[in-house]
Amino acid sequence: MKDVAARAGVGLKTVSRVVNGEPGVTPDTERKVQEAIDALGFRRNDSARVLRKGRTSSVGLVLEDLADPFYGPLSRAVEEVARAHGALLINGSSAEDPDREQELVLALCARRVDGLIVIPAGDDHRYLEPEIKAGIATVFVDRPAGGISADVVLSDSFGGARDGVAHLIAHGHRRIGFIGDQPRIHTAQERLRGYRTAMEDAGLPVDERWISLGSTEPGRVGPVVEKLLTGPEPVTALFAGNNRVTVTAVRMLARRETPVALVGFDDIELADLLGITVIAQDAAALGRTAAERLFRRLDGVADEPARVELATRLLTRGSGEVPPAPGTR
Amino acid sequence: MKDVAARAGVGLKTVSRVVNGEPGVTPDTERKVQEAIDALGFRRNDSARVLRKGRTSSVGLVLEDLADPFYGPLSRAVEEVARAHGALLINGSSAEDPDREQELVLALCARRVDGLIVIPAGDDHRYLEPEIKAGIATVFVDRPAGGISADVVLSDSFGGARDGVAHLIAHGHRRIGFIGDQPRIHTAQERLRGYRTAMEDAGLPVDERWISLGSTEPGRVGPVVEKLLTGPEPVTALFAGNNRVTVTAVRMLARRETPVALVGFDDIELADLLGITVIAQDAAALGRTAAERLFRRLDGVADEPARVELATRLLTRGSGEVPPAPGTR
DNA sequence: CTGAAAGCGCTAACAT
DNA sequence: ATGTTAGCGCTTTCAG
Repeated sequence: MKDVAARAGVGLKTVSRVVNGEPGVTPDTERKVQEAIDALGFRRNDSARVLRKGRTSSVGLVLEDLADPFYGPLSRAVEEVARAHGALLINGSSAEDPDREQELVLALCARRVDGLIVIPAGDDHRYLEPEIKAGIATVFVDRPAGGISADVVLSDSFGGARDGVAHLIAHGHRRIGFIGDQPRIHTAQERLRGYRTAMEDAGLPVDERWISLGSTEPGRVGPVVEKLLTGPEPVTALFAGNNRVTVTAVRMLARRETPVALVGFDDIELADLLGITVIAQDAAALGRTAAERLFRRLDGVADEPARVELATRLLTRGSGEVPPAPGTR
Repeated sequence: MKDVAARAGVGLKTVSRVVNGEPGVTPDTERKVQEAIDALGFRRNDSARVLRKGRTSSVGLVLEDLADPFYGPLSRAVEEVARAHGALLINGSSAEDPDREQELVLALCARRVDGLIVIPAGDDHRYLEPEIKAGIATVFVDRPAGGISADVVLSDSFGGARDGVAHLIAHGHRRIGFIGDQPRIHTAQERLRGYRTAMEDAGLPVDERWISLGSTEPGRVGPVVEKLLTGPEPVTALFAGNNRVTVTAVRMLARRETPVALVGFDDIELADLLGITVIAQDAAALGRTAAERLFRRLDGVADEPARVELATRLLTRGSGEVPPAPGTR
């Protein structure tokens, strides 16, 4: 910038004015400066600007895995809101590892992102307290924060799962399996609670062997499905706790001759063609809502941290409307 | 940092040394400094560090749409490589708009990202020349750069499409439709070239009405599929130029009674269950390869810009092995 | 082993 | 309308 000023024969501040489109420069001077800028290929260094202004115009998004089809749309929705506010988005994947989540979050704080959207992997976020106090607005999505009070935007996991299981019950099922994510994950707990509530509301007993929480790897889920469907009293329907579980369940069920009903949490591309009934949550809406809350905070709105819960939708496509196979009831 | 130094009763530089784990500090002094850091909740401000060091330890990735299942894994792969090199990843979606691509790229350059990975939306990247000259390493992925010489990592679109179409021909098809992306997109051109080559190699004539390039919106692709399959001489097979086209084609074909063969470019989740034959490209490998090239450059390797082409794989699952319906041949 | 001074490139505040 | 000065928070350099 100094070079530009020298070349244009003007003061430093005048260049700054031109670069930032500030008023108070004669068209003639502006032209001279512009020429110097072009000749030198000058481009403002935002690092210096950030240091001076104290704002980076960037927000961080820490999620579990950007390769998961659930998070792509979420991230994109956040990006769109950020863009509307002139901010860039720094993404990071925690790989469901609490330590990595913390490492990422703190790295983003060191960069002084203006705000942070976090899909928690861990359940203790007290490490964020000083950062939030220092002015980094933070919104949690998909799962609540642990140990601190902060904005959080969730899908109604409990209600969605309850409705999905009630749907299976309405189609005549009494023995329903539940396969969910790691028990430490909040949504897994909530969905299981929805399952139990639906069963209880219908006056049905729950055999604990029908319930399995853990990794969503096909290597774990596959054998679980197998086990639930064999033995003297197999389940006649399955509730899959998330998209990855659903995919594995569909693969397993496709190989069997006896039809087994299935409802999955999360929608999946092409699920309509495969006739998979799901509880759909709107990942983009989740991201958009969280981002809007974040920027409201950045704009200085300082009300109490709120908990927003987005409704889910039951999409009936066939797999959830299969009645129990004759003789298994 | 000044505050920490004051509180610990040491010099500024000593604090800096402790924060950065540099040698030359007595354990005792280090402890004092550490205490002050904890007490004050100090966190190094990377903005200032960046300004001084001239390196941001961040790379930018400009792609088309993070919500597209093809780009999620690509972005994640880039992130992993970046992480291994201690860098953060700033993502941006161009929405297939050349102006927005440029805007994003320049914004990232102003932030002084160390490097840039770009999936081009436009076909003229001369605007990047001064930036590259100024030291911002750049690698193009998925499509080549226009007007400048730079590293580029591609999938073998031509070969993949040629093999896919040859596969349909091998199963007896002579009238094959091709539905692709916008003609200005390089991969669309290459895949069409593959189609033409396969037809020519088999000595088959190509009716230009079998070919349709344009938006991949279902609203455009749907009617095109419909049109190709009606009339006196309908095509008996379709080659879909990318994942979105394939999805729409599958939806359309599911409604028909006469079987139509289909091979799609790009793999799709659950395509195995639906029996969709595809030419699969490895999005993660694309991202990883590009990122590795980028960091090699950042490490100072300065060889000639190279063009890397990754092989595709034909995954036969049923839809591509359907023979022409009797009487249509 | 430790610290003081200079300066990265920009902008805010205050002259002129 | 334009220029000057100070300083954002850190690292580099060089001196103790």
